[in-house]
Amino acid sequence: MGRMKIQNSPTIRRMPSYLHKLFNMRLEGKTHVSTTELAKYMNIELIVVRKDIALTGIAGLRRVGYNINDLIDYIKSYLGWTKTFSACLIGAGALGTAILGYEDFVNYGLNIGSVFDCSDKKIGTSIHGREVYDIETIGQRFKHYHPDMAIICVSNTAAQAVTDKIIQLGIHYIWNFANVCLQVPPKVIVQREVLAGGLATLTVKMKHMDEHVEDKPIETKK
Amino acid sequence: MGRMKIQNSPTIRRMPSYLHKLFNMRLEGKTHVSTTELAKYMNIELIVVRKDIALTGIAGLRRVGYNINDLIDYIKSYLGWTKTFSACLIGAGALGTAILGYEDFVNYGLNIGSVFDCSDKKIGTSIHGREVYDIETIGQRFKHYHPDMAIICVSNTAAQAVTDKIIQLGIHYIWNFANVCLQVPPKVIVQREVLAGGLATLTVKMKHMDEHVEDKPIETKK
DNA sequence: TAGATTGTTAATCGATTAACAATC
DNA sequence: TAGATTGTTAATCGATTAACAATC
Repeated sequence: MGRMKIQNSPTIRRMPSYLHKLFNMRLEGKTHVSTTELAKYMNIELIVVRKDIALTGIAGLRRVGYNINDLIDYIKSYLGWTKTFSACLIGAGALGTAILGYEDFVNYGLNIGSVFDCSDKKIGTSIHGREVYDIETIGQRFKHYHPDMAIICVSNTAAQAVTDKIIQLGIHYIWNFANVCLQVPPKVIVQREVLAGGLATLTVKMKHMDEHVEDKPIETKK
Repeated sequence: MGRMKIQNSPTIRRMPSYLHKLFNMRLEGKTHVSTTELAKYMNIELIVVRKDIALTGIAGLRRVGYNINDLIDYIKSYLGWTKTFSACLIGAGALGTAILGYEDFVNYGLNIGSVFDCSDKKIGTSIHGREVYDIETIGQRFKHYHPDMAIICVSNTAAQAVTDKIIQLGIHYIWNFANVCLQVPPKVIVQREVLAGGLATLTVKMKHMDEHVEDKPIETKK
């Protein structure tokens, strides 16, 4: 039967960071990379990188490492980034603007083709080279250009209504930056970003540091 | 010895979402909540919520649920959110502005007390009620107000230099939104947010959906 | 050669899931 | 009572970690 778990795999979340480093190394003219280098860059254990890379199915060269171009292709393939994805961004506030300015998306094959907002101040203006459309016209525009996914950057209060609307228009994949749990039908997949999750991770570490202040320094890697 | 792992615990990352819901319920005048309600809101399995809540150490009332005020306190305590944290935000671009506008931080005890930027266009302006200071003055200002952590929202190219600077000024905790792996001494703890990690999670799900299109619909929860 | 690196297998650990008891 | 809910224990699963073999 069709397994549908893939919850929040840390491996998957690390892949784009490897990719980012590999792009930079390629720009520097390098042709090969070792897991040692990647681990050093990422500040994580060598074996973690080894396992991640192995999952992509690539074969390396002992004593040399992996061919950078090949590794990029294998990671992209693992993530499903072999084709491009089209997206519409809804909500052209500060967060939406930040996402539009995120440079790596081009390398990852994410193409944000349209931007929508409900504010008269925003509609008609241009952000990072993209015109902001009236959200009221979204139905019309989707007839000519139907994106693979929607990126939601509207206020918490507006998020559910916008979501209902775009699902009606046939959107199946949603990347949600609003701080609410969207209620959607089973066929729709939502990836929610919770800003405060990172804060929680950080403060828990702070708490543990405080509590173990009398212990030995810190357990770092060997 | 002082365990220092706590990598990326999904439990910890879910806690702020529970908290967010609990605050809303309290505003609605509710006094108790069941894990059933929380699971429904979060769109996750009941047992996951039960385990998470149990980890906080709170005792519930069978057939009734948990006292909302108590649960808020237990979760806050679990996350180390019993005291407030002071932070400085570095980089007043779109992303920095978005973070300054994130309303829940007040509830979480995060107080962003100062904002720094290097651009003449930004310095002296006010964002969400906070004046933007010249990054060059950060050393001076830290003498009067030394934050617990720094939130880095500068460009990828500027991030490492800014990091070196603030570590020199005594910052030990960094919340990094720039798309680089910061190199820091062992004592410094960095929480990195990788935007593309969420995208990867979403696209992998898309890929699996495509591959299993001929299978039964989707495996949703029972 | 010696050493750096990949490849492979097994052990450990923690999160998720399942099953059922307790009880108001 | 019956049913909703918490509480508890065990099973499963997957990620991390460890150990060592292979080899250029």
